[in-house]
Amino acid sequence: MAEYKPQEIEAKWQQRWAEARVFETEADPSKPKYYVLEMLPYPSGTMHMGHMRNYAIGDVVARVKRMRGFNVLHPMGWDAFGLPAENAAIKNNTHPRVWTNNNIAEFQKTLRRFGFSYDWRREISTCEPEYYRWNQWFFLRMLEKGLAYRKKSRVNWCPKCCTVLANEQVVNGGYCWRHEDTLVETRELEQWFLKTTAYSDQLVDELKELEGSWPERVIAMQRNWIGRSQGARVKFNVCDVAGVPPIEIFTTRIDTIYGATAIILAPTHPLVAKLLEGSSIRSGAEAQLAQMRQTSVKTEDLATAEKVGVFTGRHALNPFSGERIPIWVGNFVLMEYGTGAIMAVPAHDARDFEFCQKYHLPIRVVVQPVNGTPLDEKSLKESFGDYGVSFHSGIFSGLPSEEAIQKMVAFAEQGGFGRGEIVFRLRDWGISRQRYWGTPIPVVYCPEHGMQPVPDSDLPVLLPPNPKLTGEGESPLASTPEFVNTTCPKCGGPARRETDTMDTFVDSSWYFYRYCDPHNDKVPFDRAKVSYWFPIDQYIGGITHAILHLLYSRFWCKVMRDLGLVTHNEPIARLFTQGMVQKGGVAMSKSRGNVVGAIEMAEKYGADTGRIYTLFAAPPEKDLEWSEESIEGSWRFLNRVFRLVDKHAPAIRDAKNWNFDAASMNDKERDLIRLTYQTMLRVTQDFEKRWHFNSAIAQVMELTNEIYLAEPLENGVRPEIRKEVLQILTLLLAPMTPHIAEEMWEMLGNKDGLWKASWPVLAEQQLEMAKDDEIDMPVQVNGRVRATIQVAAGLGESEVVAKAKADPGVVRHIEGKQIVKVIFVPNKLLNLVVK
RNA sequence: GCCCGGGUGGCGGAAUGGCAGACGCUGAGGACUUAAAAUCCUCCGGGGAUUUUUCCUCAUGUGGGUUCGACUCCCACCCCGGGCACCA
Repeated sequence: MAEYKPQEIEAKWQQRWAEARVFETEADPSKPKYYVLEMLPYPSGTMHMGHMRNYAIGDVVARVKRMRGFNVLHPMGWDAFGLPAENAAIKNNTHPRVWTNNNIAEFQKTLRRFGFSYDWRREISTCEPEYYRWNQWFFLRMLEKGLAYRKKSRVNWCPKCCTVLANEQVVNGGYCWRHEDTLVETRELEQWFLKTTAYSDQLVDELKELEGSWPERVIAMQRNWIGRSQGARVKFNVCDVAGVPPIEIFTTRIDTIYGATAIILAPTHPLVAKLLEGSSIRSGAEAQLAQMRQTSVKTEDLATAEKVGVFTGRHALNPFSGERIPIWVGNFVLMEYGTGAIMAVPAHDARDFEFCQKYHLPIRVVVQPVNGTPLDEKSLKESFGDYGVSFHSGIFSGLPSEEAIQKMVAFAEQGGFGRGEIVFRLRDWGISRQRYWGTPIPVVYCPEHGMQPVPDSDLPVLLPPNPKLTGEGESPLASTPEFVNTTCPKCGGPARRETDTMDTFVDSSWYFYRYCDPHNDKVPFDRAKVSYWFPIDQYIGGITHAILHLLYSRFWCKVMRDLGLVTHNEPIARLFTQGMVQKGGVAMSKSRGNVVGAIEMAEKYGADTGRIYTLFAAPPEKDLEWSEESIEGSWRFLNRVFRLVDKHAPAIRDAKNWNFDAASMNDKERDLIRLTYQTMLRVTQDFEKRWHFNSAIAQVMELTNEIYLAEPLENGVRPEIRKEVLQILTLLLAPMTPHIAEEMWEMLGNKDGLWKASWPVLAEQQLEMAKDDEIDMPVQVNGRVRATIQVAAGLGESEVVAKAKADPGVVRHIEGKQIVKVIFVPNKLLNLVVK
């Protein structure tokens, strides 16, 4: 009698897999491919069961696909740049590389301990020059195409540290993380941007390719984020002052323009100063304006902040009505969206309503609801924002809103004072970080020739090995002279390097291409290899990355396509977002102190138990509450299966593989084989169609329970049939608990490793016998189950009805009544409708 | 405010419009054992009737609807979780 010793078994098989290079793959156009990928981890601290669940799901998919004959690419790597490493280095006075590499070693050890089927030869770490040089290479290509540019932009600034802070370093609603008494300020700095907005339309339109294979809500979040809206620009001429150009406003509701009772500009709108020149109320207004511009860093506050406005003393002319309306400045108008100026239509916009009420501006109804009582501007309690019928709108009165919009846009275009326009919420991607631990941006500044790109031949621009990391003052690279001082690629004269580094989302926007060709030192990747493996067949990760990571990855793909590097529009064919692992109702995290360490679990129960538990405890898309009691159940189950195989192995090890023969089976054998085949079919469905790993496991548990109840099997079940049953059971478990499965496979007498085995399939005859030949059919009377009768499979309606009518449980409910209808679902159910 | 999810026993959860609660956890009882652990077996939503067997009835957030039949589909509402948000 052997005992289940996961520590020994798992080490043994991991070594065999490594020796046989089971998980190493190469592009091979003669084989069908499958690229399954889990989002690459940021290596911080230790790996917990929340991480593990993600990889367990991916590994089941990878192993099932391998067993089904696919050439599977399943790689792993490290998102190794980033702020935490730099912070840790400042705190502990070490180098970010040391901290990062220690964590990587820890993470890698953990993943290996769990036996995930990665091709480790393809491992990449984004902080290595072999990787980040290609970030720089792509940046230069984008610079050439005008997709990378510099502009002034706001950053968080701590006046005590004298340095730029990331959003996550701004704490407690606007204070510095290191000086909790110091309010963070905003400063304008020149920053690098990538022109994501050049692809706004494609990023929305090509979401269509993902419908049905990405979670609906992720698509919705992306669509929302890009925020395309159809509207119009309209020019309002300014009265009373010479030399002020017309004010352009943006609106999605041009049909409400007759109800505009003011123009409102963003506080930072460039025309504000000109309007105030010589205005009678200039001095008072300017103080208020200065305060408005000093907006809080926190955008959450904005939504709830009270609306504040200042009248400029000027007026503009409504090009539709010719009416003179006042020009205001309002704190709720954003310079970054549309044209930075709006028309206020209080009757039909909630924000305008609030503003105009406060400042006693007139309210005018110009759209009436289609049904219901007409609106009256004197008694209006809230704005009416829906479409309806135009009202008091000159020649457009009486038109439905949709039609009014069309006609009024056309009218504005003819008159030369407006045009239809689409605007996006999406902004360009700011990639500048005033940090050390990131990819240096490869440009230099020459006093003679200005900004110059670093030539490809000089890549990579390496990070200096020994920066001064203090968290204060200038950015680390700027205070490292040996890095900053360089020569101009054009004239050879002295020049300064750019000292910003790139956002780490750059690293993760294209890493999955590099996996296809991780060691190429000529180009980012070989096109043929990528065109074999791409698109990613299945990407698995947390919902937290639903917007930015995936949006930037999609953007990057489109840029690469336009550079001629790839031919597809979308990099990720299918996306799956798994739920979080929680403890005490909240996600596991080091800061909350509720992590369950993955290595600890592997030491206590073994990797297989840890894997199967995270798969069993909840469906993969849902959050999972960790329970130390429940994992014991998974441990018991694996022991139960192991004992079963161990008990029978000696007697069946040398039995021949069974040649299916329906006729020779006795009842006990038939029941056992049938249940085995049925289980197999259900598990296959759960894996392939539904991703219900929890119910797949439940099926296998049920089969195991039934085998136990049929013990002793040796009474009446031939060795070859016992072998068939136990082998299928083993194969079904293999993708989820690969180590114990290999061990049992060997115990059952197989010379070749299970890794060479295929997923079981049934021949026609076997499928036929897997069907039940006798069915427990529920019989309903008026939709309520009153009896269950045993009928032969395929029995016809009249025979079943006859049998049902003879059942005492049915008789009781139909006696003295008339059967008015019979619902018969063959092999399923009978329902008698009586009166 | 808008957009997604979700609401089923003591708990995690299962159920293509067809026997609600599979499977697991917890709990109870029994077997084995000197004993314990481990293991194996049985029971385990509420109420009622019945000595037993068994039968009836209520029950999937609430209220309606469609249907022979609804956890499942439709309408309205309540609660919980998440995302977005002065985006004109």
